[in-house]
Order: sequence, then C-alpha cells, then structure tokens
Amino acid sequence: MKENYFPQEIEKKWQNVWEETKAFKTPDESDKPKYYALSMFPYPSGKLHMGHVRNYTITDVIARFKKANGFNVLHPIGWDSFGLPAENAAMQHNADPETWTDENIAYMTKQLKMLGLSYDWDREVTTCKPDYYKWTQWLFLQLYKKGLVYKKEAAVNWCDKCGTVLANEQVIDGKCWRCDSVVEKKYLSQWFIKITDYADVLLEDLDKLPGWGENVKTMQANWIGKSKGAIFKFPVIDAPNGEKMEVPVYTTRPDTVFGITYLVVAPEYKDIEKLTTAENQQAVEEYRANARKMTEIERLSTERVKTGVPLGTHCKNPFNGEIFPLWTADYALVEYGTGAVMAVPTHDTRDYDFAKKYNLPMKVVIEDPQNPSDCSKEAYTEPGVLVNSGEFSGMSNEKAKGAITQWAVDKGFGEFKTQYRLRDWLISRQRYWGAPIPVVYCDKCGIQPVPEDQLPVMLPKDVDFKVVGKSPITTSKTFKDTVCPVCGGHAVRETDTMDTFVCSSWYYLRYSDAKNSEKCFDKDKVNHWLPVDQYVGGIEHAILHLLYSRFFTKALRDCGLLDFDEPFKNLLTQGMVLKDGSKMSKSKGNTVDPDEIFENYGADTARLFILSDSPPARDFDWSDAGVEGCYKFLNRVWRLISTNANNINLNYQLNFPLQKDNDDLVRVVHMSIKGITNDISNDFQFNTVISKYRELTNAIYDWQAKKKDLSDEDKNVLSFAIVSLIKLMSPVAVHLTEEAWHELGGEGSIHNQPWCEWDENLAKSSSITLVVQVNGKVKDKIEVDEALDQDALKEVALESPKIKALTEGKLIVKVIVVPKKLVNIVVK
RNA sequence: GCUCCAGUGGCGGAAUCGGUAGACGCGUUGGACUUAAAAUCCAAUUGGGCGUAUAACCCAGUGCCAGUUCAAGUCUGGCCUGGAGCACCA
Repeated sequence: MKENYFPQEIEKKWQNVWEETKAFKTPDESDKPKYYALSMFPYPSGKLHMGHVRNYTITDVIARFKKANGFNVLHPIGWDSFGLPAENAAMQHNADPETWTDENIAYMTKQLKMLGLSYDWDREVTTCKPDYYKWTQWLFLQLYKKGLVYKKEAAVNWCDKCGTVLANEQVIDGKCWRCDSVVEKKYLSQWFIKITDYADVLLEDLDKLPGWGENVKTMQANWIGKSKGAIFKFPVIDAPNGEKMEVPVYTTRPDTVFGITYLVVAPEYKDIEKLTTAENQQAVEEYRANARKMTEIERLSTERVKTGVPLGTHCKNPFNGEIFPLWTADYALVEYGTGAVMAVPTHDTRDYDFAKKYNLPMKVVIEDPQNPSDCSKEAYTEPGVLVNSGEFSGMSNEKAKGAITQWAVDKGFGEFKTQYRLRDWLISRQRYWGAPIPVVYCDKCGIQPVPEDQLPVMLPKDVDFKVVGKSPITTSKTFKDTVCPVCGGHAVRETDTMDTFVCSSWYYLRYSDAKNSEKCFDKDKVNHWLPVDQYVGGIEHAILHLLYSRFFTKALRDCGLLDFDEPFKNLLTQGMVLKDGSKMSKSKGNTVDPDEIFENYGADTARLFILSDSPPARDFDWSDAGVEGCYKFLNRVWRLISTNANNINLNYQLNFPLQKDNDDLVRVVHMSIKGITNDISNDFQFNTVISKYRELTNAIYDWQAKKKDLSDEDKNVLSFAIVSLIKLMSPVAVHLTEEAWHELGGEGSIHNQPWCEWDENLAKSSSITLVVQVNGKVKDKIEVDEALDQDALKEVALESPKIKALTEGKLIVKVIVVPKKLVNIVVK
C-alpha cells in the first residue's frame, strides 16, 4: 500500500471499475426489502454547482447506508431537460437546443461520475427525449379524458420583448428574469390542469406525511388556502335596466352581516356594466380601464392605498332590510370567491381603510363585553358578542357564524361554502423547447386529442430560433398542418408546449421502469418501487414541484395507473450552499467550481466536507479552510491504514477478556458504530457522523501511541478498529475505503459489505462518572462502579470530601439520585 | 399583516428522556521536529475574578423577561432579533 494518499489516481481507477462492472445496477427482483432513494433531478444547465454536489452526496450516502443494511436500493438519476435556457442559448448562438442540452448532459454526467455517485445508469431518464415525452403527452391525454385538462381564456404573465408568456416563477419582482422588462397581464387562451379538483385531498393528505418537514407542509397548506364561510345573495333594488338582479358574495364572517354598509365588486366583475347607472358609467369605465392597464409592479407599488368608484346602484340587506350602495374597487379580486365582497368596515381592516377614505358609514355589530372597542380608530377583528344584530344580538360571534348562515339557508338566499386559494395550473407555454401539447384544431370538429398511436408528437427541426415576438415552433413549415383524426379533414396542430413542471411531475415514476417502450411504466413495478422512501432536494420546490407531483400521483391513481396516494414518503429539504455568508452566484463572483475541488483534493474530500459542517437541512457555508481540513483528515486516515497495513488482518478474532487499554479501544469502536448508525438513522445527521469518524480515528492513534510492540491480541484489536473505521466511512469516502479494502486483501467491493454491528454492552464505557450536584450545581465528579445501587450512590456522593465541606453545618433537605448518572443534594 | 423556521465561544456546530453546556472541526496562540519551509505531532483556547509559574478554586454564562422543577440550551407563557414563504384570498 502506498504511503501517501493520491486521490486523483485511486478515484479514477475505481470509477472505471464501477462503471465497467455496473456495480450499482439495481435488480427489480430481489429477496431483500426495497428502498428508493431519490435526489431531485437536475436541469442540465452546463456544469454542476455546489448545491448539486450537496444534494447528490446526501442521497448517495443514504443509498449506500441502506444498501449495506440489507436493502435492495433504487438510486436513479435523470435530466429535467426541457426549458427556457436551452432555447435562449439557441437564440443567442443559433445552436439547436437539443445539441446544447446533449452537450451539457454529457459534461454533467462526467462530473456526476467523478463524484463517485452510486447511480443505476441503466435507468437514466431525459425528459426532452421522445422516448420520455411521448409518455408525458400520453399522460396529458389520460388527464384530458378524465376531464382534468381544459382550455380557457386567462390573464397570464406576458413579456412583450421575448414575445412569450412566462411562468410565475420566471417573473422576478414583476420583471422578466431574462430581459428585465416589465411583465404585463395579457388575456390569452391557455391550457389548464384542474388541480383545484384535488385541493381538499391535497390538503388533507398532508397529515399522511409525518416524514415531511412542518415548514413544507404549512407552505403547501397556505398555498391551498382552505377557508370556510358562506355565500349570501344580495338583491339589487335599482338595476338601471329594471332587471331583477342579485349579487352573491363569499364571506368568512357571516357573523358580521348586520354591519354591512356597502358592497364591492371587482373591476373585472362580469355583471358590472349592468350594475352601473348611466351617470356613473363614465367614471366606472375609466376606473376599469385603469385597473386593466396596471402591471404587477404598479399594483405592488400602490402599497395598498385602496381606490374605487361607486356604481350608483344599491342592494338590500335581507337580514335587516337596510339599503347600501355598490362600489367597484380593485381590492376585490375577480378570481377569488364570487368576485364580490360584502363590506363591514368596523370588523375588517381593508373595509375600514376604504370606508375611511370615502367617508362611508360604519356600524359596530361585535363587541367584547369586558372591553368595548372604539371602532372609530381601527377595525375590531377579535372575537366578541353580537350587538345591533336583531335576534342574534347577545350571541357569541363564533356561534353566530353558523346560526346566521343557517338562517339564510332556510330563507333561500345563502349557503355554506368552502373556498380555496389554489388556482388551476396553467401548463401551456408559447415556447419551442418543451413537450408539444398533443391536440389538433379541426376546422369542422374543433379541438381533438391526438390519437395515442400517433404519439409522440415530435418537435419539428425546421424552425427559426431567431424569430422575435412568437414561438420558434410556429415558424416550422412541416409542423402545423395536419389531418383531423375524426373527419380526416384539414386540422392545425397546437403549437404551445407544456410547462416543464409537467415533465418533472412524473419522472420519479418512470425510474421504476425507465426503458419501457410499450407503457409509461408497468403497474406492478411502479407499485413495487414507489413511494419514494427518501426524497432529497431544495426547499425552493416546497410548493411547485412537490405539489404538482402529489397531484399527479393522485390523478394517475384515479386513472388506474398506480395504487398509492402519495409519491414521497419522506422528504429532506437541504439548505443552501453559501460562500462568505451569501448565496453562491456568478454575479457575486463567489462560486466554487466542483471541478477544481475534484482536481485539487478529490471527490472524497468534497463529499466529506459538504456533509461535515452543518446538518443537511441548514444552510452550509463553504470555506476553503474547511476543505483543506477535510483533506488533511483523509490523509490522516490513509496514513493510519497504510502504516499499519502489515498488522491488519481482515479475519481478526477478538479474544476476551481484553486488557484494559485494548478493552477501551474496543469500546470506542462499538460506541462509534452505534453512534454513527443512529446519527444516520435519525434525520441523517451527517455532521455528527463525521465528528465520530474523527473521534474514532483519534482514539486509534492515541491507543497506538501507547504501544511499543504489538502483541497478537493488539493486532486483532487494531484490525477490528481499522476495518470498522473503513466500513463506517465507506458511504462517504467511497474511493479511499474501496482502495484500502483491496490493499488489505478484501474480496469484492467494500460497497457490498454488510454494515458493522455493535454490542450494546460494549457500546459504553466500563466505568461511569457520577455527577454530584449541590442545589443543582455541579460540585464533584466521581468514578464509580456501574453496579452500585441508588443508596450506594447516595453514600458515595455524601462521602466525597468536597461535598462534605460544602454541606457541613447545613441541613440536607433532599437527595435526588438518578441511577448511573447523578446525585443532587438539596441543602438549606 | 399572516404562517413557518432559527437564535449556544472568534466561526461552523454538538448536547436521545429536563440531569457534566461548548463534542468534533475551523481559526488563533504557544511549543516540538527542520538549516529553513511544507507536512506532521503536542498543548492551550466561553468570559471574568487573575497582564506572573504551577496547581486549584470561585462567579457569570445557551437572544430578553417571567414561570414550572431538586435540576432548564431543552418544558410553559410573554417579548426581541434574523431568515424564509404568502401577501388586498373577503
């Protein structure tokens, strides 16, 4: 064995061996239990960044740990390879997005292999390839058949300079992330997926996910935004055309209906023109036109100064017969509820602001009897008792919510209503580099889905990427014109492509049967491998990807394609990788290139370091000194092994009873095995795992420093310690340990060795330190025999000279004894 | 504004059940080895009492204020600060 550690040499060597032997191929059939470890697959942007390194290392260590513990582990990787950057690169360099993507995938694949990740490369999926997007299109058609896909006119984020809609996540502070121009709202006919049909079950099933962080679950719950309330219909008494009209409103505060003093409809409210008098027509029209022009930025910059204009008409409050005016104001949102709001200025802060500004009347209907509120300064939104509320006066407001709604239900103008904030998912994009939406528009038959046997609808190659103001796909001469599958007449293909989040909503299912050309996946295989046992990725997907994937799983279950409710059993959201306290970014110039780390220190150092300093869920601050320290540690481990290579026997036998110092080292090894195993099992605390590697290494060095010559027994103990260290480190320092294993004469790969076992009786020190406190403060520590009972411990503590001195002349009130640990003497 | 998370030395962080606060590392300081350096090794490193060797001791200390308890970084209540997400959702 070489005396010095040369990571570059040994890493390359073993990477080649693993690749040639397909060392990490996962069989579908196995008598072992399955374990599915998954990292969020990367977008092939060009190069790996440290966030990738962290993500994939965490999952890799989990996969290897589970494999060593007797699981048949599925650990795949793929590419989320559709999306804007490829198309932008194509526009700038006039390259084909596919070529650009392929080159990036090739480079990043090389980097992943350099990191020593244990992927089953035979299951690789690439979403931009026809063998994958064929099935994305097929799944779209299944959802279409189920009635979960529809097309409608909607306001979308539009970047005029780029000539395309943008996803919400591509709008940063109201501006296009690419060209920085202001994003407008534009009405376009778009494709939607009816995720709202699943709002309730998506919310409820969060309770089935104890393995998810509370933060992610509350973010999803807030996003879904369930609220319970009522819908009331208010009759209009003076509609200009004499029509009998009513305005329905949604409210979560039915208890405040006696305090309504006006009603607001959104500027986009569908019946607004019919509700406006001739005198007010012009002012309302101007207000609406202005609202339409408002960009996101302007809406934000108004800082919630509320504006509005009266419509001139009035409603009657069916609860008390009062008449109140109708207004329009943009603080009412057309997409939420009914698009109309009943305003109770005394008990809603927004209504209060508006009423103050326009001098609208206010009426107190809820009070805290102990502490009557002054509603002339601010709205009172706390619980209380109803006043000025007819027969409901005196009732607690919580109780009144139900009672008042029920009253309205009985009289026929109200209903109980549950409302969600979640909106349907807009999936169409006017871009080239995505999966084409598989529908055609027939002159006679209208919208028709492409028959399944005609899939995939391939992306055309004859396109001009330099075109401005429209999707490059529309420049194809071969793509658009086609034949209607129903009547055989002329039809035009849909030129919109799907949001890349559609592609990434089912990739984890495809890994179970990645190469199937007949189906999206085999039902038995997907049911066998899923759900994912451990999913690892960034918190930035807390809502989008994770919500869409949960929806997809449920929808596909309802299509009969699989049999489980939730795709990801456990979720680990890793923190960001920082440098000097801020996020690594090219513009800040504080990035660290993984290639340089591999070259200078090797992948094992990179893996060790990225796990070492912080627990996985927290942000990780990259430091050059830290990398250096990890590199030194691996050198230290290497030296320990190489200088002892001749003394290490893989078939060591521990012959008890051991001598004291040997016994101590053996105990440290057992403690290390136990501690490391528990740390990985409980929340993947890799930072403490690595501390324990260091402690064990230090202990072996210390033990050795005391020895002059090694007896046979010593050699057995040393072998036990070092072999255990290598095995414990094998999930992290994958190359170093493999090399050491072979140099020591090990058969096969260390990565096929079973995990170390520990003896509970040896995983603790031979004596215990009794802590003696006086009035809860530590005053002495005494080495005692483990066998001593409570009375004996008490005696030992009281006998201690230090304790005697401290308790002398004082009254001992109480003595608390915690077995094997502590004695607390309470004195006065 | 609402929701969630976090707050421990110079720094990253550790501390199953409430039971020795600061494991492990980074950095710093001192020392050994060396012609010298690198590498390596040894020692010290929460603050103060205490600008001196050695050994020891005492006090304070986990964002702040209370509380529960023999005992609180850990539990309860109320704040403060920082971060993240949502944001006129009626």
